[in-house]
Amino acid sequence: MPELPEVETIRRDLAESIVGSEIVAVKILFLKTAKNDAAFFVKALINHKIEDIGRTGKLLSLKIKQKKGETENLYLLVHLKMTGQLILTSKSKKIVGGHSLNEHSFESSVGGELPNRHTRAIIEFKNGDKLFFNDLRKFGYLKIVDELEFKKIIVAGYGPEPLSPNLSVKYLTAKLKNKKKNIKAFLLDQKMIAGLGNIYVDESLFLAKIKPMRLAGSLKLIEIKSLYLAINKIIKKAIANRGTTFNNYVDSSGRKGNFSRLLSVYGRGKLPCLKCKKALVKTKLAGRGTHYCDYCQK
DNA sequence: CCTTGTGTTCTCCG
DNA sequence: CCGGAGAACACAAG
Repeated sequence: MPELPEVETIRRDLAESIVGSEIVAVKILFLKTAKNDAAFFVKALINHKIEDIGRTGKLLSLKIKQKKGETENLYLLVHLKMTGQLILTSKSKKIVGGHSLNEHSFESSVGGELPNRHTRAIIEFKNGDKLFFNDLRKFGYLKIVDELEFKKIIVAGYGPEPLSPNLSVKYLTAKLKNKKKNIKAFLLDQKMIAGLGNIYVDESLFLAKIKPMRLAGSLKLIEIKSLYLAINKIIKKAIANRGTTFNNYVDSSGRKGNFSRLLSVYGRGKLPCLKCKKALVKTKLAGRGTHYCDYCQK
């Protein structure tokens, strides 16, 4: 499940590899993956270079360099949702980003069999590099938008980035005030904070010592401060560790993300809490599997 | 049955 | 009855 740190890792890897590269071929293998008219989609990309790669929350935005005579900035948006991958292959080495569901699909991806049965689109570059968009569950998408629509999507759908100054104790205090939903649902809401998903929400709440079912509006200032610091610390550390390999994420050198071994509660079921040694609790909240310590979190 | 990110739809409440 | 908030569902496949 790629969340902010995983998507950021992919962004950084791709930025080093394909910015400045020219697209020479575009293949859509599953029509619904590309949200535009197929002919427009291909035409907008082909014979164009990638100028820059951005990220908002879990959404990647590849800026398409204008050609002479073109007046409109276009962006290729990529959302991986739960099982999307972006895998770049080149003749000399394989550069991989994204999540595989299991060892088997990882092997089939990296072992040289691309495209595979989950490949939904392929973008080929002049230098021979190929970018594969794989997505087992077909939730992810590629979409080309102009500057206006891009801005609309960002403004309407995304709150501040966790590591930006726009996310502050002051901002959180204002947004949490009188909120009647639980803090877990609040943190999962991309309009409140961009980029947190199930893993980092559970981890942040554990570090902040706050129970996930607490009503958002019930947090005291000292708890809001603690939550703010926890989110900051967790996201920074996860990016530094190139994300969480819960399944089989690997980076451009073929290494796995290192944050999985640093998880405190996510995926640890009823194992002993790392702090108090009592059994962790796994339940369902906001429609999601939820992990916490009933003793350490208040 | 379980897994989850997000867009859409439904329901509730003041 | 309206608006908004929040919950629930839809999507998809292994």
